[in-house]
Amino acid sequence: MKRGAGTTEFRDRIIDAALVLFERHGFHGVTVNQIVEKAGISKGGFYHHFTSKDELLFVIHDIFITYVLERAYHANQQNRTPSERLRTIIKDFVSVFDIYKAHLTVFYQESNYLKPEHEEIVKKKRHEFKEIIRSVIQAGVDSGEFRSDLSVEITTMAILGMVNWTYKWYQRDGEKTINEIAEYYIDLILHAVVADQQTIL
Amino acid sequence: MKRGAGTTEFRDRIIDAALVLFERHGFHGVTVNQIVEKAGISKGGFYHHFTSKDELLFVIHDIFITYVLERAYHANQQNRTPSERLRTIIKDFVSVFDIYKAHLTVFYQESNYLKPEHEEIVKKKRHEFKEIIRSVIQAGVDSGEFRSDLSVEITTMAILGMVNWTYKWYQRDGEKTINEIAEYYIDLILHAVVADQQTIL
DNA sequence: CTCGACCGACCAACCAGTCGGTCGCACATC
DNA sequence: GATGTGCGACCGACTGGTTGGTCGGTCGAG
Repeated sequence: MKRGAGTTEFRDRIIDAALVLFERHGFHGVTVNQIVEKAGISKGGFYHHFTSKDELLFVIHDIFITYVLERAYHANQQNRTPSERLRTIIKDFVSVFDIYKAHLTVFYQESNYLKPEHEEIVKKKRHEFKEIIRSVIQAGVDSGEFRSDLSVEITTMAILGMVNWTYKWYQRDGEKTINEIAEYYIDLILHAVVADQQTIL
Repeated sequence: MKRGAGTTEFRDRIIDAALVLFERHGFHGVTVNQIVEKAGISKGGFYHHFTSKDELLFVIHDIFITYVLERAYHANQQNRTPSERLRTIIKDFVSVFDIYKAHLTVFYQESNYLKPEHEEIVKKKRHEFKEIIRSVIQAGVDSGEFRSDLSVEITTMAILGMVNWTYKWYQRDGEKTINEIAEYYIDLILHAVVADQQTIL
């Protein structure tokens, strides 16, 4: 118990320290020594748990995208109509911003510094996530629930952009809570996407 | 004539080379020597025209944001109704993606590596740009043309996010032209934002 | 006695920036 | 119009500081 817990704790200390620093200064703006100091450990300890600084970056990416993908996958299965599914997925994803703000920032800001072998893994999962949203839009168009003149591809990217961009300005102690923001997004998106008749009130 | 033109050409060669490299590898993934080599000049020449690598980063940022701000300012003056103004501003901004793709990528990807004194200048102009969009949304809500239950702040950020995110996936030789994408965005946004009655056809 | 978790002084590579210098053009002087 | 002179554009070998990563070693649990 102690050994296992101790080891995990150690790794987590490194990741937590790195997240705070990467979020503020970027991957290249932070040295291994700074991470190590902030985490209260030694350089040797760092390289005992990670083969390189690059691997640490990958681990941060992977934790985040794996978590998000998992949630989107489940959210997508819990509802029937495309509108409901879209609503749940977005609500769910946006709520991640509160806990994973730092992961997210690093994910969108530093992913082009991933080593090729790491990049590939991340890209794959990222693509899967996008496909989930895409399939919901497609389903909505097919069923006639969404406007028939939508470009599924562009609509997908528009939604993703709108939501993802939140990391650039959202602050936990800001005026709006993350749930309020999520509701606004859902409202905007459904207004934009649902076929004309009378849209949802 | 020759002297002036020659000098400008030299600086532009550096900027062009840097843009291509920064876009692909990021600011810290590119050395001054690589820039210099790609531009076909010497290191001395580089430092004759720029005081530092950081200044080059700033110049790239400033060229872009100054241009965009100028265009948005004019677009905002050419139309009467908020819908028309919003349409023109977005159309205009999105069209910038074709020519300024690299600037834009560097702008959104590397801006947190700007030195404080540079960052401040860029931030100011960036804020001005945002304010233009914000004021249009506000005007639309005030005039009753847009839905009264909109959060002006969140709507502004949602639009910005949707549009800005384009730099992550747009390719000049892709399926959709930048004008088609712009039209789709405008359509989605107006559907989301214009007060219910019968929205535009 | 063994082994794995962890340590920290050390190193080699790299990189932004420097500096002494060259070259040619514009202009002044006779 | 030949000669001298100042200057700005540009060059490239070199350097000082930094940084990711190493390696021989300590220590405590089993």
